[in-house]
Amino acid sequence: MTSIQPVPTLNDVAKAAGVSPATVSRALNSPALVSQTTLTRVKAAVDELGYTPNFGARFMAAKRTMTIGAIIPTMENAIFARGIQAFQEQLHSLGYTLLVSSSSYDPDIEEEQIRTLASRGADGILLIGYRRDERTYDFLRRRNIPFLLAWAFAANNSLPAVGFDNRASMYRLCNEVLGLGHRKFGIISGIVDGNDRAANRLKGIVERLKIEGIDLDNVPIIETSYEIENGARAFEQLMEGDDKPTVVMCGNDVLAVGAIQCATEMGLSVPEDVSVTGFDGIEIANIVTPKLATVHVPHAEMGRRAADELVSMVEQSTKGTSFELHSHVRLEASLGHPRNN
Amino acid sequence: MTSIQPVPTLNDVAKAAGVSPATVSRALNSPALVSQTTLTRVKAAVDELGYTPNFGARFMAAKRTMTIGAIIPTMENAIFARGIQAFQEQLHSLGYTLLVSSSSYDPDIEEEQIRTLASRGADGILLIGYRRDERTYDFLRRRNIPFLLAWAFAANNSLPAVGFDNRASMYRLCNEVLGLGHRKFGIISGIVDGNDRAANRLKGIVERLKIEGIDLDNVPIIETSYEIENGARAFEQLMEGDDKPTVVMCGNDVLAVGAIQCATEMGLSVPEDVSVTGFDGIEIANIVTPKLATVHVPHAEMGRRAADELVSMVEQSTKGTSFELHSHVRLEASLGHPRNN
DNA sequence: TTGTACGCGTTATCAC
DNA sequence: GTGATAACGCGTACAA
Repeated sequence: MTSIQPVPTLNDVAKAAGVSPATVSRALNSPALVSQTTLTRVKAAVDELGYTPNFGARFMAAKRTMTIGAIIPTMENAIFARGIQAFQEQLHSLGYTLLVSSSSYDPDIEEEQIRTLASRGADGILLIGYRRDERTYDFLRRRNIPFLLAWAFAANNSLPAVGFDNRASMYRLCNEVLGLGHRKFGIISGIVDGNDRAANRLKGIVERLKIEGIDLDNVPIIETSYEIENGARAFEQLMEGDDKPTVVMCGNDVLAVGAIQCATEMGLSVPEDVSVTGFDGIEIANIVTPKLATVHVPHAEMGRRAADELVSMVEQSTKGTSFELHSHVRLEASLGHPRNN
Repeated sequence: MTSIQPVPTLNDVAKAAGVSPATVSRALNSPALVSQTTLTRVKAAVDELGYTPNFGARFMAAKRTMTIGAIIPTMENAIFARGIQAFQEQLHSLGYTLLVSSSSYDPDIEEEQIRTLASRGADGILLIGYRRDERTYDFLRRRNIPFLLAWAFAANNSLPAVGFDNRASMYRLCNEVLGLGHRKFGIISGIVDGNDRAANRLKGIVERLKIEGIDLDNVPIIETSYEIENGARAFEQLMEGDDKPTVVMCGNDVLAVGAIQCATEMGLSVPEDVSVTGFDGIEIANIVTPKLATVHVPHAEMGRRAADELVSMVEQSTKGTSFELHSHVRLEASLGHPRNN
């Protein structure tokens, strides 16, 4: 029969198995140090009682939690979904548990969540992008909590990161756009403030346009947060004036899909009347009609590598090695030649 | 200057503030019981040292964690994203932290994760759907951990749930399809085993067709997991035979989008050659061309209500009240009359 | 309003 | 191979 006690402890298991608590602990954590017979008896008692180790107590005694934390800007759209899923699966296979939370792109919330994860004894933390208050990094260093950045990579920055070069990627895409003959640009960027990925993507375009000698004062740039509806509204605004762009480059796929939808509603055809480009290579890029020309990012690989690297930082106490993944410009039907008019 | 000690404790704060540890604890947890002057001194010391309460210790002493756990089948596609995001935001505003993990639709992994959450002292747990081993429910009850089910609602089941009636919703959609004159059906269902939502959606169609007197032996049903690519392959298979369906009803939007894409590739036009329907009302339903006829589910509201209900179960120690949300059939261009041939 | 002292469940360091 | 025992950091009676 089951005992009356609702939550069995190590002690209860010990009594049931007729051994000392220490032995139970060993049987669970280093089975090699325990004889076969006691091992089976302990296991039986554990099952019998439905024992689960108390995490808080374990944390206090052992200082390790086998937990990795991750803070992403949002769970709602798909930008981070695939990467985080891969991250979590890889962690799982390494014996770690993932705690995810989302900051809604708010630095203050992010910092609060970092503290929460620290309190909970996260052995390591994954963060998105570089830009955040130095104080936040200081906190992590003081606490000796290994952290790894993802979704970005900057060769000139020494913080450990697994990601891709947002600026260079967008630069390459812009190259293709120019190659098709476009000279009248419209840009829909994500909010740049506090978001180095968005900032660098924008920079990639701007730099390339400068080199081309295009007057940036005549290039309308709208900043808005990553929602389909916002992409649509921004697109509408861009197409209002007299001197309409022949191509609208967007900071990510979500904005671009909004732009394409708006174009359709306005009776404009893509790419005949106007070309649209995105960034990320998430699923909707393939679903929208026409298919979206975008920069494809190896999300799953990034998640897996991040897991491997972060765990090795935790286990070997190493400083962490940065790793650059390569993005890939994907030309699709949403990008065509400008109409000669 | 900062102290040498890497991780400050309550004791350190107490010393810095010149008070006892108990007073610091009170200042943090029930400020009302502490004088203004000491309160400010304690706060100053906390900031100075960058103190964060040790979660494990707090858990052991207080038995509460202000943490809610949620286990969802997958993070990768958008089915759960919006609901969970709303759930988490609502929890946050109630002062709780959310721990999410995904089970990859595997009951064993789910059970393991429930135990993990229990170990970590989750005050309450959110699970998706009804169907799981009774042993799992026993475990939760023995541990006195309040749990709430979501994404499903069955009037005849006493487990607390916040969701919608998957069977009835699909039944209503099927009604509309029949009303347009369709009599040749193809069905692409999610994996039914261990997934009551998928099973009930299928049941909704089957029941309605039976009433209509349609011979179910002639209705091809393909079961496959929720991925776009799988929807496409299943669709291809359905359209292979001589006696092609005039409508393909899918177990969710992801499968349906795959079906539509496949139709396009096969040179079939939707809905002229074949109609397609989905379920969930996630974003891609609006992005695909033609727009997907589907059952729209109030995900955000479900998430918010689930948070409210679960927290009240935790705080008032109530049994939990079930709540049915209403889904809404949305007719869109992917569903039309069957071609008379 | 504040301080003292105990216990929460586990791991790790010793002995045996 | 196994058993005592001392931490770990916090909340909370209880006392002052």
